[in-house]
Amino acid sequence: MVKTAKLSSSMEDYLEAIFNIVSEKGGVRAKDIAKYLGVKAGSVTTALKALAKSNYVNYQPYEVITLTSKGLTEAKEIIRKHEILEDFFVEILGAKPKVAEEGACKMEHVIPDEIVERLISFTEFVQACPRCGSGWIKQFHKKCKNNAPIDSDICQSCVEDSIINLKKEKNNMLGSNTNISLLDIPNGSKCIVKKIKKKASATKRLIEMGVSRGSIIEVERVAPLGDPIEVKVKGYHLSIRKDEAQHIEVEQQ
Amino acid sequence: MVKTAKLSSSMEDYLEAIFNIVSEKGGVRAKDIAKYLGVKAGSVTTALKALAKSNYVNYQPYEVITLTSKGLTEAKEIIRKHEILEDFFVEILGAKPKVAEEGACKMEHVIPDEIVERLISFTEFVQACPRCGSGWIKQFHKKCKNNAPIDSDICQSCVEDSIINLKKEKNNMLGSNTNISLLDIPNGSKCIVKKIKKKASATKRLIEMGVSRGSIIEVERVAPLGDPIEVKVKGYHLSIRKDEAQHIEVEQQ
DNA sequence: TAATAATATAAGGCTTGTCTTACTTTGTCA
DNA sequence: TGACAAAGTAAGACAAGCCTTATATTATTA
Repeated sequence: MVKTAKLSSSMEDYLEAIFNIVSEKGGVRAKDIAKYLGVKAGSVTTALKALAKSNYVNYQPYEVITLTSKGLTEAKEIIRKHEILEDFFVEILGAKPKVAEEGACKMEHVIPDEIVERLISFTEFVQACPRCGSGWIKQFHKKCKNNAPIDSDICQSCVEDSIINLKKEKNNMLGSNTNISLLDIPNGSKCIVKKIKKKASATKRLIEMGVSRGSIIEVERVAPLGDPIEVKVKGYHLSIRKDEAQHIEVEQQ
Repeated sequence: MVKTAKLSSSMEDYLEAIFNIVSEKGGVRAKDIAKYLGVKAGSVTTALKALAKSNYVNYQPYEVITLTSKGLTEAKEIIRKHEILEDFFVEILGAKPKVAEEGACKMEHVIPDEIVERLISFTEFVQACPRCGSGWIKQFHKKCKNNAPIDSDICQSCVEDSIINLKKEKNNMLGSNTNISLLDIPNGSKCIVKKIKKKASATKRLIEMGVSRGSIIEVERVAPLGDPIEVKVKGYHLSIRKDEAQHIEVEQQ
């Protein structure tokens, strides 16, 4: 019924700002948005009215400002793009955090969805493929730093490093390793999915998202009692219950 | 003296259009630009006047339209970004050509310079690092296509493929291979720089650009008598004289 | 030289995104 | 409670960017 034109970059920025401010302090006032984006209060009202018209925010004059479910979805999508770009720039390309942040801010508004998904997969692949291991990308960064060619020294260690990784992976494939689950992964670190054992609702959801052997899961926060745990996977932030996480067999990175 | 504000996306598109049309048919008319960009003739005149004012194009009413050297430099820079993005999307991420083209068109206007350079280096690294070889990226594409995990089969071949590459590279490092130069590379294919033997003017230029062992050179066109040859390196299109190309030792990919 | 094609110009419209100013509402505290 | 400060809003102005249309000018060529 309501045809929704694509949001302008600026409107996307407003949504992103609202989401981030709410995440941080539990609510937003127009003033906060103005400060966050570096604009005047009047501009915020205009933007909010526009966003309310297309049903992205709940906005009534002098009332509490919240995102609608449509707005929430959109905001998360934008932030996801931002994070994916920033991660790729920093972790894979080895760019300086500031440049990565600025670049992501601009590019998040124009990157096509298909490229986002590919970028995710690729980043995962680099981090999970046994041929790379952890040393490979470091070598690239080293090369960048020194503006160095891929010289004999580096390649020598490349050979050894890679062979070790590959042998390890070979053993893993034979199932000889001790099994650890997602529950064993400490806060803030990443792991690679080895097996999803039980088709419980959350794990089902994961499978539908394309999470499988080789996917990367980053544990973001473990609640006081260890339930639920919050993870980032494929660029999405998710909650997984303890009894479900137990059935996700992983390998720590 | 003349402070030049950053061009808008639209103006960059005009420059790009002019360059591409001139490349293709040796000259431009306002009409061609209008057709190329899908706008009306009036818009073109306005844009040309604006570009002439900032000294990007030579424009006099009813006269021949050309890029100034400033405009040429800028146009090449934009096209370089476009190509780099498109190449990365297609060759590394394995995106569909159409999506890659569209994405590059939008992103070329906002990607920071540092990210462009990193992307170039990374693409080269992937294509040159012996740990990857030619099979690695294919594996990623296969995974994407099947939406498959990195399963045992793939990993098995990964192991073998990688070890073969690494051994080959080891031999290369020992200098046991027969030497081939840039001249031996057929039109349209890529090679990896092994050594730049003589510091002639063109090779010097290459070295200043950061081309060294491990860099990728793509041979684009060989003139009838084999001189000069046109190559693409680090995203730049260059001409190299035959007697200079001879001193660039490479390995075919 | 008259018709036609190409180009140029002027005028104007639309959108986006911002700001300012004047005003309203709300919160606080004496 | 009432007055003052802080926060929020409405309305209008403004500028930039980019396009179109209608009309005028110039070039081309039959």
